[in-house]
Amino acid sequence: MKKTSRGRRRIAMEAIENAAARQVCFSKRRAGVFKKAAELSVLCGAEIAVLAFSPSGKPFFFGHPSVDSVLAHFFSAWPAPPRPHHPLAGAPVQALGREESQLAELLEEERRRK
Amino acid sequence: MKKTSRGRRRIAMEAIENAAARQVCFSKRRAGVFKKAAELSVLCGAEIAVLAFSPSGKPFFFGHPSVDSVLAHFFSAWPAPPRPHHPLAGAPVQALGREESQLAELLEEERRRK
DNA sequence: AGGCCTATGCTTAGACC
DNA sequence: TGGTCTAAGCATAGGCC
Repeated sequence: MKKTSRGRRRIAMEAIENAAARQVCFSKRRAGVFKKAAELSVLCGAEIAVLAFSPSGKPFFFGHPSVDSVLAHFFSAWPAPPRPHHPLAGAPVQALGREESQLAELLEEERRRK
Repeated sequence: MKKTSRGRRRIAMEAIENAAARQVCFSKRRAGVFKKAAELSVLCGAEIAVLAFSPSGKPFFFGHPSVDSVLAHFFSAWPAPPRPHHPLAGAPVQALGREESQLAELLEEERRRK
């Protein structure tokens, strides 16, 4: 049978010009980064959050125990002036742009899972 | 000469009990995750932020173009009620706990580098 | 955008400094 | 906590679905 792949090839660590290739690379590597972050949290019980925007502007995130809690920990440093515990809490989805409402939905899903 | 290492061994994907080993694992893997995140931003020009707390509570972070900008993008979804552009901006370091002041210093350093 | 597959480059457990 | 070194486990470029 025909050899269909030459296997992994080394690529230069510079911006990928081709938009399609860049998007594919983002998808694969984003998955890799998120997996590594998840493993880190499991193995070491560490709090970690990853927020990323794809080249096309689509938001992705990961958080352990949750994005919310990590950001809260991050912000807890500041003596809270009167503001919601978390800027995302209770925000009206209809007030957001398309990209943002997706994010809000995803965050909602994450909350429900807990 | 004596063989001093048996090389990499597979480990179970579960919490590491030994505190010392857990800390070492965190250090190595944190570096790995941050490197991957950096590569992702370079290759795909993607915005990405990683916030992590070591088992000992020490904060680490990475952001491209900066932690600030990614969080700003993340929060830009919310029609800003009267609050600072970024919760971290201008916070008095002396008001923070030890861990938090370290974080503030590091964020300051990051700002200066730009 | 995410899956599958292969060949191969990269990451990292373990031991020591 | 962060380097160094070795050997072996794992991630991923490229091609196709």
